[in-house]
Amino acid sequence: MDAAAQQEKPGESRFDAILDAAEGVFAARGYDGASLRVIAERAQVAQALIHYHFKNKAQLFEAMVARRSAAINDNRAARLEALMAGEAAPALEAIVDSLFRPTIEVGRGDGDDAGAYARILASVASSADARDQALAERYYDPIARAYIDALQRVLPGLSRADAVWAYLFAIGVGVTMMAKTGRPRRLSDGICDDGNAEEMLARIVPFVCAGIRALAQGGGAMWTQDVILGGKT
Amino acid sequence: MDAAAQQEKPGESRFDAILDAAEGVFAARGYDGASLRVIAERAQVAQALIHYHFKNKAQLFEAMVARRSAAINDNRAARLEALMAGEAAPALEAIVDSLFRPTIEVGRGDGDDAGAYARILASVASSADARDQALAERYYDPIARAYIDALQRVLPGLSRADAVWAYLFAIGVGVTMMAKTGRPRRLSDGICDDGNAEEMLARIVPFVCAGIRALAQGGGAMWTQDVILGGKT
DNA sequence: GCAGGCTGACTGAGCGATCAGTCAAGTAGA
DNA sequence: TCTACTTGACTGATCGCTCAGTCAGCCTGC
Repeated sequence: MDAAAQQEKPGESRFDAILDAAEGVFAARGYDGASLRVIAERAQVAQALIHYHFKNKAQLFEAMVARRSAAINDNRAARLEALMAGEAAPALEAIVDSLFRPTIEVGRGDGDDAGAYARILASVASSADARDQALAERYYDPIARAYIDALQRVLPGLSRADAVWAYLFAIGVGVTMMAKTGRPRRLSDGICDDGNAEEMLARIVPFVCAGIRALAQGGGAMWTQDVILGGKT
Repeated sequence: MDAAAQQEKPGESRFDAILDAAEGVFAARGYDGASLRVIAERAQVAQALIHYHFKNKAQLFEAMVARRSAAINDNRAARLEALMAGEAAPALEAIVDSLFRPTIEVGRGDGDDAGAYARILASVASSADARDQALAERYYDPIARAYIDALQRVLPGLSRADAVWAYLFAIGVGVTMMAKTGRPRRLSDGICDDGNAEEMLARIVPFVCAGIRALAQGGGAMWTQDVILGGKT
C-alpha cells in the first residue's frame, strides 16, 4: 500500500474525496469494472457514506462528470467569450487552443492520475449507451454549439454541417490524445511522449486548424468520388 | 436439433456465433459490464460452452479483437502495399482513405450493430489498462508502423515524431467517429448523420490530410509559443 | 446553564442478486 | 468405441445497496 497515494488531501471534504477517488477508479476500471468498495477504500470512507451522499452508482458517476465538466467548460466559455468579444475575428488557432487547453490545465491533473478524467471522457464520447449520451448532451453539447458557432464566424465559408463535423473531428483528436495511454512512446521508440501535454498541443492545434480550413475550402468531397469513380490504385 | 432452433445466421458455427454475440455485448456494456450469461443467451448456447472454446473472459475478448483486427488490418495492408508498390509516390489522400475504409467495409457492419466493434476499439485505444494496451500493441502497432513509414515516404518533410503524431491524430478522429453515437445528428439538428459512413469519410479524409500536411510544413510549434509569449487575444 | 429533542454525517453488518468459472454427464458423428 | 462438442447444475466470490444505529453539534424552552 502506498501511504502517500491514500493520504487525504488536507482541507478536502469527504464528499470531494469520494469524487476524487471515483474519478481514479472509474478511469482505471470503467463504469462497471469500478466497485463502490474500492472507491470507498481509496477515499478512506465507509462504503455506506457513498450512498449517503449519492443516491446510487449512476448518480455518483454523473456527479463526478458534472464537477469536472463544469470546471473545464466554464474555463472554455470564458476564453471563448474573451476571444469573440473584440471587433475583429480572432485567429482560428486561438479558438482551437481555447478548446483544448482547459482540458490540460483543469481536467488532466498531474502524476499517476494524469489523464484519468480524459479517459472517462473518451469512453463517454464513444459510447452509444443512453446514459453516456445523456451525459454528453447535458454537460458538453451547450459548449459544443458555442464552438460550432465560433467556427462559422471565423470561417464564413464553413457550412453548418462542415462546422459540426469539424468540431467533432477536433474533439475526436483531443479526447483520444489526452487519455495518456503511453502508445505514442511505444510507437515512436521513445521520441513522442503523451505525458508532455504542451508538446502534443503544439501539434494538435495546427493539425486541427489545417483540417478545419480544408473543410471550409470544400476541397473534400471531390477526392473520395475520384477514388470511387476512377477505381482505386 | 430441429431446424427452427438454428442460429439466425445459417451455416455459422457456434464458435463464431459466440464471437458475434460477444462483439455486440462487449460494445454495448463494456468489458466488465458484459456478462458471459448474456453473451451465451444472445449466441443461443449454454454458458459453459463459452468456457469450452475460450479459457476465460479475457481470452474471449482477445479472440474477438483478433478476429476483427485481422480482417481489417489484412485489408489495410493489401491496399497499402498496392499503393506503395508503384514507382511514383501515391497521393496522401489514397493512403488515408486506405486507413479508414476497411474499418467501414469490414469492421463496421450494418443495422443496429453498426459501429459495435468501433466502439470496442475506441475504448481499447483510449485505455491505459495493461490488458488493453497489450491488445493494441499486438494487433494494431504493426500496421500502425507501416502507415507511419508510408506517411514519411509520401511527405519527405515529415519528421519521424510528426509522422507518429499525425498517425495517432488520424486514428483519434477515425476511432471516435466510427463509433456511431448519434451525437452528430443531435448537435446539427439532423443535418449530420454518423450512420452515413461515406458522407463522413468524404470529410475525414481531407480533414486529416490537411492536418498531416500542416505538420509536414512544420508551421505548428510557432503558434502556441506566440500565444504564451505574447498573451492571448 | 442545561436538559432534551433534532439533524446531518457517518458506520459495520449483511441482504439478495449476479458474477466468472467448474464439473460430471450426455450426445452425435466418425 | 472414441473424440469433439454441448449441457444443466453448481460453487465461492463479489456486486450494489439497505438498514439499524452511533456520534457530534445545534437549536429550543425553561
